[in-house]
Amino acid sequence: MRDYDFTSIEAKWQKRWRDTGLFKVDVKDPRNKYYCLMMFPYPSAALHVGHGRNYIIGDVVARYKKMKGLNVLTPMGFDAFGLPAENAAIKNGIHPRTSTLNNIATMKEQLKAWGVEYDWDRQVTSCLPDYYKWTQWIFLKLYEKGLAYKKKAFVNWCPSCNTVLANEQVVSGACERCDTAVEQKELEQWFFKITDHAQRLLDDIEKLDEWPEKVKTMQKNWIGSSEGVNIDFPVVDSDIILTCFTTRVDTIFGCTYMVLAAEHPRVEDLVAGSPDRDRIMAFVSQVRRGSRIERASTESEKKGIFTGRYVINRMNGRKIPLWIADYVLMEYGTGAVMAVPAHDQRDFLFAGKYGLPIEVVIDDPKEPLTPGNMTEACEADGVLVNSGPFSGLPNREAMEKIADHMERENIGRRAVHFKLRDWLISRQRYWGAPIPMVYCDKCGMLPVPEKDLPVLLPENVEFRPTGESPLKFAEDFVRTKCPKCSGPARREFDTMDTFVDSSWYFLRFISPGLTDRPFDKTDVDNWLPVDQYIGGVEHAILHLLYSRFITKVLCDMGFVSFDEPFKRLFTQGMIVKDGAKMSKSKGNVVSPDGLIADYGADTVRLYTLFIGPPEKDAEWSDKGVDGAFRFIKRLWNLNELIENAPEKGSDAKSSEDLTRKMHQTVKKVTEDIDGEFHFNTAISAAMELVNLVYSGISEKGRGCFGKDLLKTVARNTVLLVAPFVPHIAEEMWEMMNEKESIFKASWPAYDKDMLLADTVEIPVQFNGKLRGKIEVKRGTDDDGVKAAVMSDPQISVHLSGKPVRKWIILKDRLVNIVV
RNA sequence: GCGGAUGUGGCGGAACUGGCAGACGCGCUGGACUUAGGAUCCAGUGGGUUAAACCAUGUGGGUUCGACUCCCACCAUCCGCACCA
Repeated sequence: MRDYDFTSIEAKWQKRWRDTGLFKVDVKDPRNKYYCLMMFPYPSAALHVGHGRNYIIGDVVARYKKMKGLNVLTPMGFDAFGLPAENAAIKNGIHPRTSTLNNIATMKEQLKAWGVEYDWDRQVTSCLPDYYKWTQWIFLKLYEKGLAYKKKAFVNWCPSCNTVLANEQVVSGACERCDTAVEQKELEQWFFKITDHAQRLLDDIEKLDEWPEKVKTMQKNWIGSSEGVNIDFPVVDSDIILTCFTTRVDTIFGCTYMVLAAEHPRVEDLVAGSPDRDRIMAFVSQVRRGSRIERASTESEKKGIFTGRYVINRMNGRKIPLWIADYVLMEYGTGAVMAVPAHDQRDFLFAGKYGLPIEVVIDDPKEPLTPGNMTEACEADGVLVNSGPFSGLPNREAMEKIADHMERENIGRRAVHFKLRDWLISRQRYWGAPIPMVYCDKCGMLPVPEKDLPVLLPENVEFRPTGESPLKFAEDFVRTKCPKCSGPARREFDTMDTFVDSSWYFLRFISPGLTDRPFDKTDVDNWLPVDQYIGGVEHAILHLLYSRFITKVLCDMGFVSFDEPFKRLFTQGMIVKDGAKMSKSKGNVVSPDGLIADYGADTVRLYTLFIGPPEKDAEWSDKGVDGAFRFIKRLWNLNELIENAPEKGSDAKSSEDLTRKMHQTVKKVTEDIDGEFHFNTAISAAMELVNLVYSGISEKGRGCFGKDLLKTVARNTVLLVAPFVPHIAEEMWEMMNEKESIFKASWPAYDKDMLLADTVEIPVQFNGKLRGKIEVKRGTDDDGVKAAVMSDPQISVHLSGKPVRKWIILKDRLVNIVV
């Protein structure tokens, strides 16, 4: 028997899969459709084994579903716009397009070497005009619906990346990419009105019953809805009415002052003419300049300034001072807060610092509070006091009554506020899809007509480390004609956030070649939602939320008929090395190239899957790869084993055991894949089966198995491991005289009646402690079991002299004797 | 601070609805075959003991005939959010 020459065997099958189009589908025939999708990657230099996990998992699922008879669509593409390529261009002068396309070529080779198979005819590359034309089209559709708008706002600015960032891209006040502290800058920017869909994005999470709870919770928290009341406070000696949002309207009678955010639009009007105006505005601009990190820090002491103004609390007619403070955020609620120091910790600290009054309005009748003795705010429930007609009510009940009263008297209105902000999509960078808008001196701002798409990115631009987008200086690009009056006009030179590109790519895979539409509605409706989406949990909020939003918009506009894009989501864990995420800078990257050369792709795949449950992080061990390689060799040598096997087995019982184990293994592997993708235990089950086959070969122990039985077992084993180790499986399948690919064969079935043996070994416990085992016929009744225990000398010694209090007998499973 | 997850041998990890803790693999120990092995095969491998007893699933309690699994309290680590009114 020849050695297992993985290099040539793997090359042979990879070529054959490509030549025969293993995963080619006809989208016009959606019967038994199964859309299996892995998140498409950003084309960075080279993949490491950590990346591989994602693609290998997806490949296993695709191959398994194919063997289950489904019509599997599994495409791949590249999220090819983005900052790194542009930054590299500034450094080394290579055009982002060139480096990106090179990286894509390298990655495709790596994926193929792993034996990860896709329908490459459907490849989408988001940086190419045939794709971004339709990204721009989506922008126009949102603009048409009033869901894309431009406004001047304080935005997150990363001084290192020289661009704005979406809220979702700011992590603890720093840029998610480079960790630089994010600044606030007032700029005119393009937004998508995702907040219009906040409630729906939140409510529909309930529909996603095949998504991980963790991801759903993260999205819920990010959208962050809270219910409360918007209350109007008229400013004394002014026409201005300030509205504040509160979730604790029950504490309204304890409101002793009001606070505005420094960014509040009425600040300037309110302090105009005040003798302290300059001092106040100096404070305001100081707060506005502060970085988000400093401002968000809970540790830092709250700072504020009195405006000299007062507002009226219309519930009791009281005049209360109006302050400006750094702890109030413009981006949440209304940017104005009613302060109740007795019942809100932040207000309590602020009041203490600036000597503002504290008034208790919710009390525990058993332990009344005295404002002077309080060391912290009391945020607990209780009964209202000092609250006019509402005194004496439990506070939860009072909330409703007061809200009703306010709505009747037009003092306030019930309201829901979200943490979710509109999605800031403009980027001051070159390597992205240009925003298809034109500014004409005469006609104003206009969208580029659909027929003029794509707005092409100019190729000949200079990449200079000036911190400004090269597009801005590309005269030929910026200068254009007004689509309405044909007069001189200039183009928008900001590009779109790359998350816009990736928020619809799963639709394009269905109709990758269409030139007159982004996708075909019928086909997309037939194939979507994606049956299985696989990717990293780092996209729990960004990409997965944006994609849900865009899908809902397209659904509302009638372009698609479904409003959630991903039916089932699987988020795999990271592979770490030496306790840290693999990264070039840490120097702990494990490249698949050398491993595949030394052991073959099947071994690398097998180890990657065997390392642990795929949803959890796992530590990579080069040694572990040896174990996988050993299994591959043992699997291969089954060929030789069969050749040398006798025609007839020599021990009927061993043969029965092996047959039973085979059926059990089919059941186990099938259930592990169908369930939570527990490939690690599926593989260990296959190993156990192979181990049992080998145990029949050794001189001692069991007798030898007959040729026919071994053939049956080997055949099933090869089928079971085919999704994990496809190359060796194909080769062995072919050696079994099969003409078609193993992935066209059906997944093996097991026989329920073959799973259980006639006799069972039952553990015998005394007071819950294991003392021995008995072997009885399956189904033996309690008396029979008792008799077996009594007659076993090893076990019955434990009975001597002790009265038995109770027998606990679980049929075929366990005996416990209480003495 | 809030929310979520996870704690099992030297290591990665198994364990059904509460029922033989440590499957499978790595590593390690001994042996066989070898000129040689980082190849292959065989045996062993949680601690403890000549052998038992006994001790072991983060810690401390509880429920139960019986707890990795259920309940209560705590500790540690990781992740997400974080002045959200």
